[in-house]
Amino acid sequence: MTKRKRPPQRRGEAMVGAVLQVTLVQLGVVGFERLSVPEVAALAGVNKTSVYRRWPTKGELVREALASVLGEPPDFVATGELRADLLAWGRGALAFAGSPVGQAVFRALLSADDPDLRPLASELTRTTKGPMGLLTRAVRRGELRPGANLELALSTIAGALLQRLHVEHRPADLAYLTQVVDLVLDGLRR
Amino acid sequence: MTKRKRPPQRRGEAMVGAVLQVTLVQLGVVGFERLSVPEVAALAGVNKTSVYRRWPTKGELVREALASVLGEPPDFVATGELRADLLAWGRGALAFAGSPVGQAVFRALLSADDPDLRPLASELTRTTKGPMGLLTRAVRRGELRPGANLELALSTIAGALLQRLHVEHRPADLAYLTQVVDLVLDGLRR
DNA sequence: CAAAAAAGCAACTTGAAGTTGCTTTAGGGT
DNA sequence: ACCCTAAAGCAACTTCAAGTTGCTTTTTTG
Repeated sequence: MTKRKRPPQRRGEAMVGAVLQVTLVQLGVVGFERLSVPEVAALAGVNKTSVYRRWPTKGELVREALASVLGEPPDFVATGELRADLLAWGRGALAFAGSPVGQAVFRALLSADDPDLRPLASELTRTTKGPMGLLTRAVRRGELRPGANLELALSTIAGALLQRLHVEHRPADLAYLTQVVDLVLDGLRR
Repeated sequence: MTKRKRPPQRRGEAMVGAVLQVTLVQLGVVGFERLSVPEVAALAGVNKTSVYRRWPTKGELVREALASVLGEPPDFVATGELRADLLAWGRGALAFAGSPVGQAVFRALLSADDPDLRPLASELTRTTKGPMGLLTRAVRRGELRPGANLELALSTIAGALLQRLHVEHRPADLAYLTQVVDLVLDGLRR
């Protein structure tokens, strides 16, 4: 017969990590507004008092959870062939968008109800603009004409995927990504 | 000295209209989750009891408010010149997206937290696909090649505007719309 | 092993949502 | 003009989740 009346406590970083992870999952499942701090605590196996002590408001908890995972823009290999590189980046972006964390980020930031989260939204935009380097290099190689609106092209690709996933609620697979990239690249080349 | 202790009541359709209108405004301002039925009632100058009697849940109130305004896809004139027609449609779509009602629709439907609202989301998609006729006619005229992926093109245009407005939080004016339409049209024409 | 820090716990406070029973008002029919 | 009924108002109440507090227990560390 074990003597422990309670399960062993998780403290410090262990407790913080558990809570932030549950927060991300919950963000993806129910979104920001419906996220309940007491429920997060329960799911993390932690007393709600401990959570409130560390993060006085829901906004701060969510901000830290999102910040812990943003700012690591998905890396991709640059082969030097523009179309292949864009597809590689797109695959990474889609994988991110489909992951629990990605769901959390998009659900939390799309409507951006909470002013607390605005700064993070721009972080997401920055990530979206990650492969800009690919395009500028393609211009330098002469693969694209100098006047091409690269920023517009990226926004358009990202937007098409967003539309597909979050408005039409249909899956965005590699075939779809390829169609989008080809459409935009063809447009970019006149 | 006026004898009226209370302002005159609004009944029936007048009351319903006032409440639905306030509901739309509030949807645009605070979104679905933060929308408060008692607050809507107060803003509409109506007792909350009356609101609850007519719409037992917030979901039903919002659904009726949105339904009262969706299903009227913004019309546009079709001149027969594809680019001009797409731009005309886009102007209408942007005007809609910028209006209080449009804000309401997007904020309520983008994340689509509430299962009650799912059916309306597809309504929005239908509206998005409104100008499909323009494209099919352009194909028939020979202005576009038969195999062109028209649905993809429309999704991409809509997505680019969505990305601009709701992720980047930057204004989408006529110049931007024109760039997007030209990019996609150029891509569609190979 | 003692002291301090961190987490647990239960009881409490608060505030918004929604409910109820009843009263008052609007407006059509006679 | 009056009455009768349906619709709206009103205030008091219930409920429930969020967040707070004071204190106890556990873990860490020096």
